[in-house]
Amino acid sequence: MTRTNAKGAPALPLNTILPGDCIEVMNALPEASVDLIFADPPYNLQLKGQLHRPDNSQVDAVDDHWDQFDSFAAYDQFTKDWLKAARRLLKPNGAIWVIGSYHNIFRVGAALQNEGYWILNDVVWRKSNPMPNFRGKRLTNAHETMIWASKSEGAKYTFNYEALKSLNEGIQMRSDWVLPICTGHERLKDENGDKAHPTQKPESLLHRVLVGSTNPGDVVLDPFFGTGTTGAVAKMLGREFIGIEREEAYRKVAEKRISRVRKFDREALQVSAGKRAEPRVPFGQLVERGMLRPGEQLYSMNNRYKAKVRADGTLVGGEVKGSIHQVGAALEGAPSCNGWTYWCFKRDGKVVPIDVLRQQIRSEMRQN
Amino acid sequence: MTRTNAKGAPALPLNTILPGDCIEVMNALPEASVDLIFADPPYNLQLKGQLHRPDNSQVDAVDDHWDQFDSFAAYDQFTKDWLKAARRLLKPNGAIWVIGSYHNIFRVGAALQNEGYWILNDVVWRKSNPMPNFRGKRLTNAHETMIWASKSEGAKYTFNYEALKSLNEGIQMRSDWVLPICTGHERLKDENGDKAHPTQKPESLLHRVLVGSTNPGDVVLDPFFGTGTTGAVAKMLGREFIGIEREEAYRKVAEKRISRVRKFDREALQVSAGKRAEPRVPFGQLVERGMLRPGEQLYSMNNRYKAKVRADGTLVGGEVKGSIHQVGAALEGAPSCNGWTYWCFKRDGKVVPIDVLRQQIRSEMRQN
DNA sequence: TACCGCAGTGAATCATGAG
DNA sequence: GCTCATGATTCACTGCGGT
Repeated sequence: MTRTNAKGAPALPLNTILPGDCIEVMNALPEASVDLIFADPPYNLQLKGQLHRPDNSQVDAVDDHWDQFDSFAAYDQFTKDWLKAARRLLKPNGAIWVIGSYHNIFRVGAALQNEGYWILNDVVWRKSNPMPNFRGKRLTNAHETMIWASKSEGAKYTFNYEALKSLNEGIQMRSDWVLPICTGHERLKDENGDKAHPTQKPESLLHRVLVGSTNPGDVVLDPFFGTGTTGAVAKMLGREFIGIEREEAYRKVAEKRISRVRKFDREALQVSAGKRAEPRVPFGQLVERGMLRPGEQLYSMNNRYKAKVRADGTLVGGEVKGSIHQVGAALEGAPSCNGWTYWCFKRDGKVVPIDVLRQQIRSEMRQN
Repeated sequence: MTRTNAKGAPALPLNTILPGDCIEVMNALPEASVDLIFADPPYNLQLKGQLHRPDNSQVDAVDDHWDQFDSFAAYDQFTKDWLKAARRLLKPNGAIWVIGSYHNIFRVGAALQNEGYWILNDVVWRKSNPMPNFRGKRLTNAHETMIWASKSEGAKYTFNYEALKSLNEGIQMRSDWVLPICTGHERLKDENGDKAHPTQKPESLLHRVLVGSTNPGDVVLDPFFGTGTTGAVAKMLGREFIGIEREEAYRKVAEKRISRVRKFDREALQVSAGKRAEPRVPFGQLVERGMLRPGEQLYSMNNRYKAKVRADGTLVGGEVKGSIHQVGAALEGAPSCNGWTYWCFKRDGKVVPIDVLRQQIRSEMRQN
């Protein structure tokens, strides 16, 4: 499946795994075409011998302080390069997630900031079943760190607040996520029965990332695709994916894995939406429609203030005139006020919030 | 109290708070004289406007002059300078702890590595009672990150493995620590009754750091002393401290605080930990972890109603959407409903209550 | 005394669409 | 680009005063 964007730019190779070096492959894709990037880059230590210095000379084996510094410099260059290529691919309101451990995450985080990304949260994946520290020389390494960042400061990134709140039993989702590591049937094995990839991430982690920061139909890119957890979960959740992976063995495992995944029901993909998604209803419409009469009294929630409805949908309360929000804020001496939940009217002796009338109009709108 | 080291170098001003800029003060102290450094440097928060809670009260933000930097470059230079001065002071087998948030910790971590420190662990302080995200635009910022590093690779740092294991009910201490923020009587107030310092750290945090990585009699330096949590806990635990603090107001509060501390107070206060309540398991976690599939049917205990699972851990049953509890209550016309015991799923033709899955997760959690 | 409700608060990069 | 009006948004815990 491919797609051409509005400008007729090169088509996007959706739901495929592209072979090759991720920086070169990303640079060949059309800019501003991707909604989310999830990246699990290699650690510093694993790159020894594969890395090149900024001047392209080979990095020697690391056995003293200066080589250590060279290794850091090379890793920084590599990080900067792929983050730059990734940022070019992101739509203006796109975002990125990067996961790492203390070996590399500090360098990655600093590079993200240097490249102009804007950090939204750092998220700790707290492993419920980590590998213990056998030698008792350090603390059990029981977590990894993810960084969530928008393409730039002020961007309107996607955040499904209500959906994550639902996932967390009605309480705001925190920056520390307790999830088990990938084991059992989920852990992919090669033909010898060994684990197919050393750092396969659990699908539960990607589930939370994708539910929280993408919408169905969004394009999700993973430049270090590995065995394709990002692709598998994206497919389940009705998102499009693009994977990039250098190693053929991983690509093959991932292809097979993803082909077996079934997408969830359309209805199951619907997620709790916040009130921000609801259409705006001007207060004046309640008056126009006769739900409230001009001259009718409104009462504040705390019953301390009264105000009178005027024919143009404004209120008069004491000395103050203006919208339901302005009058409420002025009377309470508050910086702002949600008039919809602040004001009530009386019907048959009962006090009813005016928001009930707004809900009525909205439900009529939905039936059209 | 002062002490002269073996080489007859200048005496160390033990158990005092030195005024002035921490870099200059550190450079005037004798090299290789300190066992541990705990540093809580400025975080370089970049706050824009004011933030109000939903009840319209205003959040008292950290906008102090000492936290202002002109640019990342300026912050990096500052970080490099104080880390270099600190490293000179450390004994060869000394170590450092630095605490920060996503605003600064990545830059600090990278600078630590660049200066030749060797990271031993990153440790997450998971706050049991963090400030929520009031606008629903991000995840609750519920943790801070500490980096624990030795002076150099291969150094024989102090690690009291058994002591920390005891603190953790006989289980190996992990890299994530759940501790409450500093409130109540422990939180120091000024003469107006306002908080004396905007970012006072809890003593429980320092207790764990010092028990784990120092021995009695060790010298602990804190270059950003603030109101002296490091000094207070060091004194309780029989460690020597050196504080450096620029602001006179903080120094005065710290002096008074520490003068009241008596060694071993802590021991007397050590009470056996209360029994743990059963951990809360959000229903959404069953979905994330693939124990239930989005789109899957659930059946009510009495087999009268069905509902479908959604990707965010909510249910749809007929016209009703919401949590397992809400949908159950609505369908039964009851004021409330325990969804865990009300809903069942089918596996291999058998009907199983979803509570079985919750028990499964809890038993995994207990095996940590 | 015990219990209950209300007010206060904590390292925060915390809005968005119409005109 | 800009300004302005609309209106969405919180968890855990402490301390105090009233019953």
